[in-house]
Amino acid sequence: MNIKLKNEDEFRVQIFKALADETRLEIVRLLRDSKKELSCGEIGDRVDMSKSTVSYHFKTLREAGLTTTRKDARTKYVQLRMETFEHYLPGFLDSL
Amino acid sequence: MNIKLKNEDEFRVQIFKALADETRLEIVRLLRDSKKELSCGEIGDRVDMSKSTVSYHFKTLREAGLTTTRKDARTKYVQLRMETFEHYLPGFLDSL
DNA sequence: CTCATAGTTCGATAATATTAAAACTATAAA
DNA sequence: TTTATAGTTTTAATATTATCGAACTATGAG
Repeated sequence: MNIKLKNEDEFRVQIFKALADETRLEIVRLLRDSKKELSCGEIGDRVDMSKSTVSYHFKTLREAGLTTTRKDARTKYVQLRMETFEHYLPGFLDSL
Repeated sequence: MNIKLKNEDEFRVQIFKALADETRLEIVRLLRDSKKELSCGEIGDRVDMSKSTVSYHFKTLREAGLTTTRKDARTKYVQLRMETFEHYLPGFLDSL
């Protein structure tokens, strides 16, 4: 079945692709600036796009390891995954 | 004529797109590790692709502001543009 | 049970990115 | 002057990405 394990550069490529979009940069900035975790809806309200598109952006960030998600009843809360930023992009969040 | 000036995030997107490719990450690593500047040919030898494709990757990096180029006779020398890395991705080169 | 809310998935489409071959430009060497 | 070298541009094929609407899942409220 040829299980392919990713090398570090494949992770880097996925991370950079995830960050190579203005909407997703804005989402990252909102999360960085928020003291608490934010719901998908709260973020979606600040990003003028269809909810399916916003959901797609969340998935892209999550699959790149840049965010984590917690579900509480109907609401999903998103927050940044700091280990990933620190490991692959140290200093970036401060410069954003 | 509607001259559009880029905001910072547009630059960031262009930079992240430029880095979101394994071949270009490898080029950046070669340049970082080299004490001297490298010619396009020297880099091309280490990257198994057609010369037109390699040239396209150089252009992508250059247009994102990640490299500069100097021409000497027939040869073009490439080197990293450290200001860009320091401004938009401080700490990244060390982590690569 | 029915309805509303929060979010995801699917299918289609348009825009962008990657790749290579072929033709091209500029320069050096014979 | 002819030929070889270093690199770019053009063209075309293919693959990937961003977007939206519609249908879907899960949960809470009345």
